[in-house]
Amino acid sequence: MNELINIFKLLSDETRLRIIVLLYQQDLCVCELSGILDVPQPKISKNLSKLRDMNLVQDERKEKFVFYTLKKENDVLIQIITDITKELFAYPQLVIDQNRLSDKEKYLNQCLITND
Amino acid sequence: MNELINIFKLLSDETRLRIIVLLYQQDLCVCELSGILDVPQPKISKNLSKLRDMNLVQDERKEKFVFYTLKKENDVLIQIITDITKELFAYPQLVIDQNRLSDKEKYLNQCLITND
DNA sequence: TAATAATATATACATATGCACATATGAGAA
DNA sequence: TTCTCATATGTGCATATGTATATATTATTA
Repeated sequence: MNELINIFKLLSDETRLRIIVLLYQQDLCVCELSGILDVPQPKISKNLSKLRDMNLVQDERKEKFVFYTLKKENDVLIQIITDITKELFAYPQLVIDQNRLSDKEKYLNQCLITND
Repeated sequence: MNELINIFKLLSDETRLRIIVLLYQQDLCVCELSGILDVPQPKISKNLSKLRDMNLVQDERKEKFVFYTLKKENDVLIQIITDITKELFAYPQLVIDQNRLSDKEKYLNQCLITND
């Protein structure tokens, strides 16, 4: 029951919900997530670490970047995200994120550029 | 999106989740909910009023008692509760509540008796 | 080995949330 | 109208949560 409560708690935060909806579709690194969602990197990192603590995502370094994968083992979570994805059109912010996901390379580049 | 976030917030509280799972099955009054869940009446009332504010339940007085009905209009909420109900066995506390629901008359009586 | 870029963590602050307890309200019965 | 019971609300408190900023860590590259 606590697990269930905790899942709802993590879905109660807009940033985390947006992250999960994106990771449901593909693996992404911190930098890409920060760019796509237009959310500061520390905020992304902190939320990802919460998700990691709850064993809902896995991280894997690929050279400079750390990519996060949504684990598919949690049936309730996956079911909920599937339902949301089906009605994505009902959530304008998620539609925007979706569109920006298509341009993820752009945001990866941006991430590199901004550090000049 | 905020609506979605708010639904998750309300599901993040154990008492509210337990209330909703019961109301999903049948209308109940405050007194019955308090007895079945073994939770103090003010706590039940307060949570029900939150649900009412969010337009997720309706209340109707029948003589002394105020009965609450879960509104079925919110697709996401109903979908989630349906999923949970399907896997009820995975959540011992919900199974206990379920069993006590069968004896709801007992708790309604208790409620009356305790006021002697 | 030093520098850099990506990511993680620490801190301080404001706000939200849940809880217990006391008390108020309001409808029905006497 | 008065009493009683069911329900609702208010208050104070402790804790949790989110945010922004600064700083630390780690791996790669020069």
